[in-house]
Amino acid sequence: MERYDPRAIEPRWQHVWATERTWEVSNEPDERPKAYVLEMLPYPSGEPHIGHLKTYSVGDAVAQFRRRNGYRVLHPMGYDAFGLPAENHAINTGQHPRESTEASIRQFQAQLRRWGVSIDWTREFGTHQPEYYRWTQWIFLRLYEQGLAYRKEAVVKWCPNDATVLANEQVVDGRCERCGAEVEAKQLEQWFFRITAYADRLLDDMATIEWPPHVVRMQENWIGRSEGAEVVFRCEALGIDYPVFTTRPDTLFGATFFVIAPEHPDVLRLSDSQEVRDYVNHAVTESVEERGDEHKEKTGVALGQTVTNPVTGEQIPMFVADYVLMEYGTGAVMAVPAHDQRDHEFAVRFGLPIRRVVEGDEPAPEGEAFVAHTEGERLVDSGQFDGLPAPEGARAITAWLEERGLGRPTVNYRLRDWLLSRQRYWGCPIPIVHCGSCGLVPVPDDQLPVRLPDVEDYKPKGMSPLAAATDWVETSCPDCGAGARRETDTMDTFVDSSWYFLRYCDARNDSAPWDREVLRRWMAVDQYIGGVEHAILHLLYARFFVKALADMELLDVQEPFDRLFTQGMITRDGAKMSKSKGNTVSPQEIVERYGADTARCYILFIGPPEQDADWQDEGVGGVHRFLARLWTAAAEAPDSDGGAAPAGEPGALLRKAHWAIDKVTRDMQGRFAFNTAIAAVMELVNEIYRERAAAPASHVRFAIATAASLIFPFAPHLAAEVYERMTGARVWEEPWPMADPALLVSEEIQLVVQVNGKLVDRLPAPAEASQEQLERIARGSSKLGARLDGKEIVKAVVVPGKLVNFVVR
RNA sequence: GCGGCUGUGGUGAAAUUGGCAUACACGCGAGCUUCAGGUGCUCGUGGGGGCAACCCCGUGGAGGUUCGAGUCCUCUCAGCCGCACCA
Repeated sequence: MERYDPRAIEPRWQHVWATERTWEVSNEPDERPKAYVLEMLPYPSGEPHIGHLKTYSVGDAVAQFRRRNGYRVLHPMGYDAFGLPAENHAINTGQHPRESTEASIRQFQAQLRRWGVSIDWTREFGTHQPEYYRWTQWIFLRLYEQGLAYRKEAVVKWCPNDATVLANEQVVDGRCERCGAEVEAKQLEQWFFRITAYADRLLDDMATIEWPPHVVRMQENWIGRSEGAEVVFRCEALGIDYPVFTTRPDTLFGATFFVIAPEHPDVLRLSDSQEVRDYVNHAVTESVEERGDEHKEKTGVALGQTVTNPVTGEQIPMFVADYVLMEYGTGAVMAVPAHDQRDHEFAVRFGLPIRRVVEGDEPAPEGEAFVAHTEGERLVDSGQFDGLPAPEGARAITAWLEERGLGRPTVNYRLRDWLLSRQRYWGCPIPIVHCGSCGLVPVPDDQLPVRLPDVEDYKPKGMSPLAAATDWVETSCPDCGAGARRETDTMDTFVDSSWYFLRYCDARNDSAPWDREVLRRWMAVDQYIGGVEHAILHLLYARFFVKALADMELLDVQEPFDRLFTQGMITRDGAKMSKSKGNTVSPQEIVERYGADTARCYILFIGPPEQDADWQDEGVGGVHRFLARLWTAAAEAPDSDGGAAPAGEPGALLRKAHWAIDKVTRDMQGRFAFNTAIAAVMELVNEIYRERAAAPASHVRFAIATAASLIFPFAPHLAAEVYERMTGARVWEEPWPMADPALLVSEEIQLVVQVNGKLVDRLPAPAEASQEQLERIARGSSKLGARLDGKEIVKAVVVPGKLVNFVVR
């Protein structure tokens, strides 16, 4: 007796798909609608892990379902190949990052093929290949021309362990996202992308895309738009105007002091006392984590200067304090202790006046800061503005200031410009030359790519290891020809991944990053799939790139990813899998033991794919058993009794098959309910086993073929095998099956009889019965009498086709 | 503190629009098959009570709306995630 043997079946079909290039699509348009299905590209390090298996199982199910529903599907693959782990590995072993990265890429290629993922391999690339990063550099230069890439000196986040600067997005709780080291603040000249110029559009255009609400919220929070006013406070003694940002211009009459950040360039001009110097030195060397602690007591030092409150004309004292951040607003704040918790704490500590200027219907608790807008708040002690409701007061005061040139309405963002330069080796070189006379000079397009040179020593020494590649660094200025030096910083790897989905569309173009017409045919990505950990970094950066490139008329979409699906993590024993915990599951091992079809089905069957799911070894066996049962049913199927179509009276088996078609189709359209879709096919297979002895051969064969057809997006190899045995046809060339509506409804229903909403009885009834008929049938229930217990039926609620509920008193 | 998500059997989880709570699977139990031993097939399996037919209880908790609530509303508890001295 033959047995289900994935080790024989899977390679056979993989071979067919590879030699026939089944999943390749051309860029020529045809009559079919397009669907661009994309999973986030993997970072190649070691072997693929279980999270990759989940991503590609989800993505492939979507891609295959779309194909069989008549779409021309673009489903490509590539590798996010630059990055720190490969470089750190090189520091430890001396192995060139290219070698370890490419070794890992080979593992990914082998596994993805072994999993039977339907990829168009003709479009594959790694972001570390000069043929790719040439265009990363090209895009950088376009952004530079637009003023969207610029260099400036700023206080930046520095990871002492990785010896490089980090983007704000890469600092988590004051620590380096990658290595966990405490981040330091450093004053350095660095490269930035002006993502802040797109803050409003990044915010507004989220209305045009279908993303999970929590990801939208995360981006909104990250961009952090707040509306308010800029108000100018003048320091008469020095003759300097200090603008501040406030969201509460209505509280301006309550501003009783003024605070600037320790990093503010004017601090020492305002006061160079030893006390101030000491305070500033301490504040700037303090770790980001320490300083950010909200429970920390407020500290600060008086500067001995005053500024003028523009509405009261009052001189209010100036302080330097570390609760004011240089990065936000103007690095200075007007302090309103009656209406801001932080200012309140500071005022109490330093004995400063607290003046309430907004009052609500309810009196504020004595001595407490009074922060939030509440119902019925009105301005008090605010001169001509007394009695105005707070929001109106804010507008009126802002208008008053604007007339006198002392302020204006303005908007502030939490979002900072994207710091993209890294003092590391394994990244895309920044195509800029530093010339003594011409300054920053872009490398001309026809000299791209600026190739990453080989170096001896990968160890970072506070500057990029590239600086040691003297032959490479020393060059001539493209403008004046004089001796010049290359930029030695490389780009953040998030730059590489901010446009890769565009390159897939036209991956072999060697005269441009893409052809605009070709891009128009494929973009935007219809379904993007990946982990929620990229909710702000990658997904925000990619949106910014697309908008900037669209503004340069290089492409025709405003958003890269129309629909986003974020999958949950696979955990084990309730914890994230990690080598140190020793709770990892290797997809290779599972595939080896049970086959790719089982591995893919199990990972989708375990639960809703958007949720975290806990891996249970026992569960895999159940899914394997199910696939083996389907295979065995096919092996033992009765010979065809002639016609391809099922003949004779439709019985339970045929009805079940059509029910399964309907159920699986609904579970996969719009939603990603793969777990219940697979359960439906399991039910069909169970029905096949119950009915196969009694049902006509054509019904049995149809049911088996249908089960294979429906399981195809999840278990393509087994599906191809079984479908071919049953029909002689190739399942992937078949359209998605359609349920026969006539077989979805039965003539008889189980009528539910309730008393006061509680189940009493189930009775057979004709599906088409009228309300009156149903009520009559229900009243005939033998179990009703006991429940009535002498009480009276006041009312009967009849839901046709479902139930009768008697209301009894 | 702000925002979001999740609470259903021993376990992972189902439940179109408010209409039979627990589909499917794991685990467990019973039977058949004696096949080799990670087997196959069938049946049972929310809790409590009863010899039984049957009865009572049951979706984190407390209220509410409704003929009827896992589902809607209010409050509340627990766990997880994101943001946070952002003016």
